[in-house]
Amino acid sequence: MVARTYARQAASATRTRIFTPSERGELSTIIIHPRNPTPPKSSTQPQTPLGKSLKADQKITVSDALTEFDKMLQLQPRPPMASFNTLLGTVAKAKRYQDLILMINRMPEVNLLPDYIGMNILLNCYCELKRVGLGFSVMGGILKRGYNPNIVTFTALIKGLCMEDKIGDALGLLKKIIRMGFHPNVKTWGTLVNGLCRTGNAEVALRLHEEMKNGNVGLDLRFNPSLIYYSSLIDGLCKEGLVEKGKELFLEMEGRGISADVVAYGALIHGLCRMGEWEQAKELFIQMIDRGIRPNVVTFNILMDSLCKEGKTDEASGMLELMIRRGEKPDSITFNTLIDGYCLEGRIDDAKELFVSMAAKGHERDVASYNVLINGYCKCRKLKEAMSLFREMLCKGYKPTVITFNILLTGLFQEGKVEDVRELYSQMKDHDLTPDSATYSILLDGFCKNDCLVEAIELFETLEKSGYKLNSLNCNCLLDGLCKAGKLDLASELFERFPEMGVAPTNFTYSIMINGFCKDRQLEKANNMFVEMENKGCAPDVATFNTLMRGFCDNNDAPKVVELLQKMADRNFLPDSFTATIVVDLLSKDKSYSKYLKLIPKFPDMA
DNA sequence: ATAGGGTTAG
Repeated sequence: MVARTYARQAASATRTRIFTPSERGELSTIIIHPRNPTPPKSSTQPQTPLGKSLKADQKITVSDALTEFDKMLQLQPRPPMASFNTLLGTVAKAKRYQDLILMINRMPEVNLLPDYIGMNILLNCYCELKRVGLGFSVMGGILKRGYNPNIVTFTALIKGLCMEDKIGDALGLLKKIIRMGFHPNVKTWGTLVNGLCRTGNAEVALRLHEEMKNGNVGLDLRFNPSLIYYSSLIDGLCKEGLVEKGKELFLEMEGRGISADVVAYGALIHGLCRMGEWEQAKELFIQMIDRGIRPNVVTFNILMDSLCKEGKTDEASGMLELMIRRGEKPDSITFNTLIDGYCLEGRIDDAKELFVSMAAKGHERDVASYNVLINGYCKCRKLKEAMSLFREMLCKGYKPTVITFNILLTGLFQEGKVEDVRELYSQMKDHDLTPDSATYSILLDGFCKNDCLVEAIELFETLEKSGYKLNSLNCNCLLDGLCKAGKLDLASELFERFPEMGVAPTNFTYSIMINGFCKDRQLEKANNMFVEMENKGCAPDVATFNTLMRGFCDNNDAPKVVELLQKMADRNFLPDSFTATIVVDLLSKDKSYSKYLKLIPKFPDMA
């Protein structure tokens, strides 16, 4: 009740603005309201569950669970299996999957086998670790032991398949189990929707949602979406730029009587911020407070990150003070976001200062703090500082990640230090790190751009032979390198092999080829590529148009440029600054070209 | 007793 009153005051007085520094003072007096008093934590530890069945609502820490599990394994008579399962569940919820596997492996040593619940926990653990194959073997074990997989088992497997980008398999499995008579529940649908959204298939998720709403899935189930289900979908839609759809879903959800929480608001606010819709984001933020929903550290992190991306790091920094005054504890993400903001503004000294002071203020740094600052040094071409920071993190016992290496490799390539790249790359295995697809893209791109085309080709071939599944970005890097080196024959050869490599050419792939052919004065082939991509259902975007028009412009084919401009206008494409440059070039080439001026189409929203 | 959601670094 008290919170609501404060919230209403906050909302009515904050109607103005939230995000600029001048308004910060005003805001701080408005939004800061006392935390709801929380009763001091009871100092009594939870009763140990020895011998007794654990209560579900009993909160125990992971380390307690681990020691308790050890004790229980030795106990005679044996505690009920449900107690073991609770401890396994605690460790699984904390995402301590390696510990979980160790726990389960120790059970047979005392002649105890996990029951089907324990096996479901293990199966889910493998799925979380992106080892869906092992997940399926656990299901084999479930069957072998005479248990039956249930909808929980299948939901975990669907998640596992989605995590490995096997959306088709996930949908296939779902269809299969429905045919077998299993009933997907709201968690199954939520998992699928989330999996679809995470793999860039939010539109598929939305279509699925519409069909479910209309009862077209051929199930006799009542479609009963939850807050979490809607949050996943809203977030997924927003992440793909479909913020309008996100807003619709938000309203639809509330229309069903499901009230948004801090998470649902966060997802939508983030989406609006990303689109630069600050007014609407602000409105939602106020609405949220108005309804008594307290913004948490994540909400603040979203707002601060958005401010940083807009180049308003000082304002983001003001938000940090605001959240501290509100009693909301910033976390390492808060600080890393700010440090990155300073780096983005080129204020590397401010970044370093915050990096130093966060530790002094008792906020622990993590690997990401180092990654952000190392990246900042690389971006302002201070490789020496970046490398010394890297050495510092190693000395202090921080374990570098693949991202650390990717940042440094990018920085080294940018400075043309190919020898250092080779050295650093070879160090990755010493740190037990496996290069990821981004690493390979960096290497392929870097070798190409540093006159080591042969090395790029060799790496590509090694990867192919090793069974590593190259993605379209990897292929595009080499493709671009081949084109830029004038090896159009080799590029074409690689392009033709995309299908057999199981790689779908993207818009970017076609642009690379079009650009390559244009620069090689093979305008007809460039144009054929353009036609081919349209036929293949890969819609050209403004960048593709620009690439082809630049080619025709450089080859003094004004009519063709005008034709393409017309095509753009017909499709309601907005020209960008590159388009403008092409038009200017076209008109300035020759007096006679000015006759094309009147032929240049009117674009929507253009003066 | 088991399964699903939103934030940061390339």
